[in-house]
Amino acid sequence: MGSLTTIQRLSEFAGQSVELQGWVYNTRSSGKIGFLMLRDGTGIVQSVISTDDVSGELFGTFETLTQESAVTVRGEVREDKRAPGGYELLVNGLDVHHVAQDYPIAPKEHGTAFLMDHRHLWLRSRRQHAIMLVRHEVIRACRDFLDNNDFVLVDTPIITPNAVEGTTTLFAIDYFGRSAYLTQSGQLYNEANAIALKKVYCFGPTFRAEKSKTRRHLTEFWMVEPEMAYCDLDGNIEWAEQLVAYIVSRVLETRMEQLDVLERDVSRLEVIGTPFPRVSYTEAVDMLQKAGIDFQWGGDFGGGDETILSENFEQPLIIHRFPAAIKAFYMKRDPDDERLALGVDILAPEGYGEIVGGGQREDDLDTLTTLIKQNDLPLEDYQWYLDLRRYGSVPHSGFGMGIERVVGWICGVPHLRETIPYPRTLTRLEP
RNA sequence: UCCGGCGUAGCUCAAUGGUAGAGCGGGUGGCUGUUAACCACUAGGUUGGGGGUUCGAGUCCCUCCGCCGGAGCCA
Repeated sequence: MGSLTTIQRLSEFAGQSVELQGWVYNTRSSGKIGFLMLRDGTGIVQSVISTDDVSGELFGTFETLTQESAVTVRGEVREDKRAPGGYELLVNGLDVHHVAQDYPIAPKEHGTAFLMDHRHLWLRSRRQHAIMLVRHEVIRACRDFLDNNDFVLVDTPIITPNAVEGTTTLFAIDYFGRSAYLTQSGQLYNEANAIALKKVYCFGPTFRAEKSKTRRHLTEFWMVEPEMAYCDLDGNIEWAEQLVAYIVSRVLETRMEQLDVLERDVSRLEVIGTPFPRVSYTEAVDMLQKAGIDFQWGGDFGGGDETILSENFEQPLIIHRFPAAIKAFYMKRDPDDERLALGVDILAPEGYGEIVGGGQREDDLDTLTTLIKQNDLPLEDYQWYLDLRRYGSVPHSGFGMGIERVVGWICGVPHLRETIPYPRTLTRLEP
């Protein structure tokens, strides 16, 4: 009998007998010759069943197969131009483990609502399979980049006692009779961890109870958040752009096949490299006004504004030094202009929006105490956070990068819900 | 929360206010190289719910529900 292998390794077995374990993606038949598109989770291969080569009994078995039935197939691997992918399997053995009844997703176009209701099955499709592989590579690239640069993974809690920036966008939970929230960022803990371990990152799910109903929003999404002690805004920006560039190069290196399935224009990714263009918030406002947009200094950019700004560049666009009033209280003021905060956003090209947000943190005890009071936040809840400014305070910076937005940009998919296995949105909790 | 769009067979969609249809999927049969194969036959409907106008409503009006994506907010 042939070696047990997977479809992704099939080209190594040309001319040899192999055994594949998988599911029926589709079948076609001309009466005396049958084509079984076999899916095994690693790829899809055309398997040919000809009555010239196999018994009538085996052909009869083939004819009972339905979409997504579970089968083990044995046969000889052959290079053939007529086969999608260039290789096919000449079948001489077929075991049926389970015959699927009325698989809901037909080989045709479906609406997104229907597909999302069947997300647990939709993931088997070629396109979703490709997106999940790119997502895996993006996550692996994040970890490799940070690990190889001496960052330490230090997990931050998902259940938190207090609101970082108010409670309106937080999911409240009952914690044995006390109120608690699902985290919207690991950042405050990250700051403590950075003072303890120099360069750290956390990587986990994040929750936002925003009533956003757009293609760019999920209520549960994954974020990687590096934080560095002894690091200013410029150092922070360099880490962020290097991380983004590394992720793109890794996906291009390892997932060309999947980008091809997604029909992604990879030339838009191949040009990505550091340094990324940098503009200040004030310069960005000028750019918008010159483009004829009625935008006043001091406002925050909307989705449309971001698209207009990023369309001027083929690289991700770094925007830095925002009005302090529109940024979080913990952001350090610009010593050269007190109206500004040392924050940074990175906008992905092609209108995919903000993929990175971060900045240098306020490290002065008195200033931070004042800011907490000015924002009407409960000072007592922030005592541990203020301790970081009492004991060995140093300049430190960090940023968060949204995994789904990066995956969406790299894959070229218009909607974030396809970039996470089981999306949670304002109206979707199942499956 | 506001604005706009949509809701017809399992799915994707048709149907001037006048007999509710097609393709895919399912079933049956045919076909020896198919590429979401093809051909023939076949089963499958409370047109999202309720109310109204009309001789007559899938179609027009009101209302409720659900979904979609845009604003706000954000990664």
